Amino acid sequence: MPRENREELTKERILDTAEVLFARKGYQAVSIREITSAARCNLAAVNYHFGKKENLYLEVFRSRWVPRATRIRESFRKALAGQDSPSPPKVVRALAQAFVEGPLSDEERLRHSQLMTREMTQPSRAFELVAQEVIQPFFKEFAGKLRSVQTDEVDQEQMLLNTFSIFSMVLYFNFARVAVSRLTGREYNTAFRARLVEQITQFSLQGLGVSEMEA
Amino acid sequence: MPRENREELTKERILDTAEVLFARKGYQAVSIREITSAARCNLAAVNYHFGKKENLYLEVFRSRWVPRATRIRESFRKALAGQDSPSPPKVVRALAQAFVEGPLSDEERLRHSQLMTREMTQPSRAFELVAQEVIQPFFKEFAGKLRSVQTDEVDQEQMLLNTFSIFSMVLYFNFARVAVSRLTGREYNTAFRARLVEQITQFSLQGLGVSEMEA
DNA sequence: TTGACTTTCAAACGAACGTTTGATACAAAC
DNA sequence: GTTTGTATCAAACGTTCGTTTGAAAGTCAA
Repeated sequence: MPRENREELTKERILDTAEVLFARKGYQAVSIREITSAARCNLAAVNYHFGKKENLYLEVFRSRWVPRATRIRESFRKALAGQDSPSPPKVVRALAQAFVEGPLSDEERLRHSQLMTREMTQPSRAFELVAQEVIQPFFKEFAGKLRSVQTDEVDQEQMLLNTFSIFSMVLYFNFARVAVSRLTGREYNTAFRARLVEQITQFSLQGLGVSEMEA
Repeated sequence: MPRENREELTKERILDTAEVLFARKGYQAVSIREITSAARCNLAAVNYHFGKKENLYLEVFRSRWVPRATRIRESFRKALAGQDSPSPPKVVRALAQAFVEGPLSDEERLRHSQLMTREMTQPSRAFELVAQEVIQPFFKEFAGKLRSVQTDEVDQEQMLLNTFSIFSMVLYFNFARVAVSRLTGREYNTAFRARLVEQITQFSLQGLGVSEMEA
């Protein structure tokens, strides 16, 4: 096996394992020993490959979280491809689908929103990365697609708050699965996810003051 | 100073300090030494009064979080007092106001939603307490007040999902302050909070399919 | 095969952690 | 004044933490 591959394998395995554990328990609650033992490598491997624990956390966002966010964004774009001015219902549904059904596996989706929620409630050095490279551009793109077919009565701040409102549902229905499942009494399966997409879409469209009939 | 008061003072001081720190940094990131030093008492005081760290965390929810949630709930009730069947706009606005303006100080509000968000993303032994004693009853009360004046077309699950949608905004606009302030470019002051109440109310009402005119 | 370089490894480092202990201070009961 | 029970304290307990170290293993060019 060539040198480059062997090196990468350990490093990549650490990143995969670290992401799962950081998402599940948070930065402080996960020890380097826990990561390296789950990744089946030596304790010193983290400090060898990443220098220190904090750098590993940042690298998880750089090499795992951001690319996944990009995949979600591309899924959103793809759903609207070929339509130069898609109707608001289509834009909103594309967003909800990209996040709640979308290209990610169920585990990935949970991991993704857990890491994001952590950075929002308790921003670390990774927040700058997340905000600049992902949230801000995505918000602008989404708001742009919505605005292009909306009346100009709606000012920019109103548009931004509407976007936040929609995103709050998307995020909430992902990270608060336990509470949602417990209180609705429904399993978090494919059927329920489709139901959630419907809920987010309908609620948001009416919230935006747009009738579904326009679709 | 009588014995009982001296005892209580230390214990209460620990609870107050612990709540602030747990909300800000999370359970694992806060050490007993940090708590006791900020509460100006001996290191052993936590284990003397609460047995172990985990019990202190639970006691923070029992003696601080739950009573505060009750205060919010009472503020919600008070806003609707004397109206045996308040209109949906009034119900929704009362909810948004109770959470975003309401009886809490700004710091308290942040603390409250941070602790809640933590338990939702990563439920601990405190989640049972939060779900059973606060979330579930409040949801039922809120949904009941809304349902009483709504058509019966809306089934129970739909009602629950609508409630989640509204709560997601309430929670999000509290815990994601940093992101919201950063992206809107607005300070999180009284004026902005009033704006947020308006946003949540309007967006939710339309989301519920109710016109503000009914108010 | 040698030598330079990278990666892995067991072992240890000092620091910080949650928890325990036994002495001390102090208020109320007898 | 002595006893009893509670609260506080400094000190130490054994673990676990993130990080460092130096040797061993492995890769590849010359």
